[in-house]
Amino acid sequence: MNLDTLLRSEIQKSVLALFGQQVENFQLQPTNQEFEGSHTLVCFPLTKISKKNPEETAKAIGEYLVANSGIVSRFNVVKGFLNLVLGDSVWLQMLEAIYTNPSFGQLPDNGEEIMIEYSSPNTNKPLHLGHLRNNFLGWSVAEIYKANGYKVHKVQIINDRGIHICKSMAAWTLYGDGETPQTSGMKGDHLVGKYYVEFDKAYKAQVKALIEKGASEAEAEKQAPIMKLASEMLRKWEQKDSEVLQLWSMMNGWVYKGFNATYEKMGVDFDKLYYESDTYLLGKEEVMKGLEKGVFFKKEDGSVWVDLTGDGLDQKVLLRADGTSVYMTQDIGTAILRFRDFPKIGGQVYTVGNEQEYHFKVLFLILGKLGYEWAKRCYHLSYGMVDLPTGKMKSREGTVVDADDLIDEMVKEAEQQTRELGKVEDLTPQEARQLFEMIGLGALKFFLLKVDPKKRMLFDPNESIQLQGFTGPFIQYTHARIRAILRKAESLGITVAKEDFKVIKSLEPAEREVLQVLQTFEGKIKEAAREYAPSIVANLVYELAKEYNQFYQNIPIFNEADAGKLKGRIALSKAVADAIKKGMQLLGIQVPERM
RNA sequence: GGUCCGAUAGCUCAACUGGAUAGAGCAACAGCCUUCUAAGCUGUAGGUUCGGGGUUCGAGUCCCUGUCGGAUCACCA
Repeated sequence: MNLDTLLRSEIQKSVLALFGQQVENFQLQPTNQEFEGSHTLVCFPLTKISKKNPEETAKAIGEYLVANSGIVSRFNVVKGFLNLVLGDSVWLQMLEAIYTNPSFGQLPDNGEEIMIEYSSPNTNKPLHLGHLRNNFLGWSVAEIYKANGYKVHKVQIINDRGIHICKSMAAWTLYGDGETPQTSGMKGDHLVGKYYVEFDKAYKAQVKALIEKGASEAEAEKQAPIMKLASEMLRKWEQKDSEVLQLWSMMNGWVYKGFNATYEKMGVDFDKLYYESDTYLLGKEEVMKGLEKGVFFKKEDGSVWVDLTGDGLDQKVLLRADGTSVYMTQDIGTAILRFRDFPKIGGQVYTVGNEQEYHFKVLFLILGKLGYEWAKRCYHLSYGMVDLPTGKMKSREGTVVDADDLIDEMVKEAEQQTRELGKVEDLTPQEARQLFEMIGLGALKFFLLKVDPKKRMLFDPNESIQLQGFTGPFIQYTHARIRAILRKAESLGITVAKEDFKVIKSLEPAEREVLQVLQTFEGKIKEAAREYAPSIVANLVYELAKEYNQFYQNIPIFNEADAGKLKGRIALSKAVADAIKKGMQLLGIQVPERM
């Protein structure tokens, strides 16, 4: 039973009985704090049907609902707003329904499948703050879809080939002196990243030197020896030169090991990995097929293009004149391969930054032109960049925030603050360690997920490690407090069964307010999937925790003499703790038993 | 230059898709630990929702226009 749907149908009945017309779309919203009631019907649009002014319309519906619905106990009218007060028995029934439903927050299996891609790093440098937003977002959206009853495939595409990795390879060959993760003690991804930076340094110096000798800029950029070496390696790679391939797979191997360690720390996982080195050839094939079908065309120099001017876009290259593939070619291949691998998926979601909006618009158009009807069920989950207080992150300028460093700092900060508060006395060292990680990572994830994904956001390190207010740790703390209550109830032998709800006579306003938020939980989970927005879940969980804390602070649970009321409060607490746990799980955040 | 996105309290973000006197957190100030965890709670202060027009019972939200940010328009990925 869903309260909103029930109330809506009662309102529909009333309008039909009073004014003789069926209404479908009318606005039912939460009542403002300052007025009595929980639900408010906006009556202005109904005046056309009622032929009365808004106040009279509201009053008539209110009276009818009190007399006939059985769920509305009182009402008041302010201007055209009809504020409804539901009977306590309605709220209690709802609490009972939630409390006795072990899978509250998990909607039934709907038989649909969906694929969600996220992360998709290049293999030439370690993960950074931008990847964190990407991974947390994609992973969370996947969990939200699972909660909506979908079967979900979490995937990533690994950018393991191309000039970028050849740059690291070139620099390592020249300056590496055989350095490995083992000999250097560096994480593999960081080691490879180091040589990417080395490449850039050497390249810039060489270009500068050439220009000083009188070369033009364009010429110098092509002639720089280290760039020539990288290009040579790319060419050899495509020709499957065994020496280059060996170096390539060794260095990529280092990177994967490093990435995996980071993913593990992040609590992010994948069901299947795709590698561009496996998909770009399929992409080429598909482009050639498209060329035969006349979907694409060839220019004089041999390059292959698609003309999207009819769709308001430009012409776009799909194969270079030398026959090698570009980014778009690979993505075409990958998309097709995925639908072959998983024929039952209804669609695919790409979690990729908004600087690639144009790219995905083009990709989906091309797939449509190639005749794949699923093209229109591909969705680019486009999220905004993460800025720093100092401005944009620029890898070339060394202003990137490294993912490993950031996570370590967050955990360290969590540890420090937790120790200062003296919360670790009864914990074993392992338990304490787990708690610090839970809090540090929880703070970070919540900070990145609470903002609407579409929006560009500011990452202020000082604010992200805050543990008070609208933060992950605040919610984790609320959960821990409730668990303490439930442990106490257990030790006192207090249990709540289905029959107990009949004994509860009334509710305090603070309890109703908690229930009012709790009641919207599943609706928000649906909305979060529809909007691809974990922020909706984050906001809801925060509001729930806040509302519960008000209740907690004002009503000492175990002082209650009335056994029914006491049990009601235990049940409410349990329901809130479970919802918090479930909601946070959708964000990838664990909640502690004590903190 | 074309296209797209954004601008809300000092700062970071909300606002149920057109509804009531625009809400939270942080920062500031004032209170609350003898009862379940003060990482909490209560209160005060803080707003011309970038400017200007328009649409209607009603606009932060929709339309037009201007200003300021950002992204994109590569035989890069």
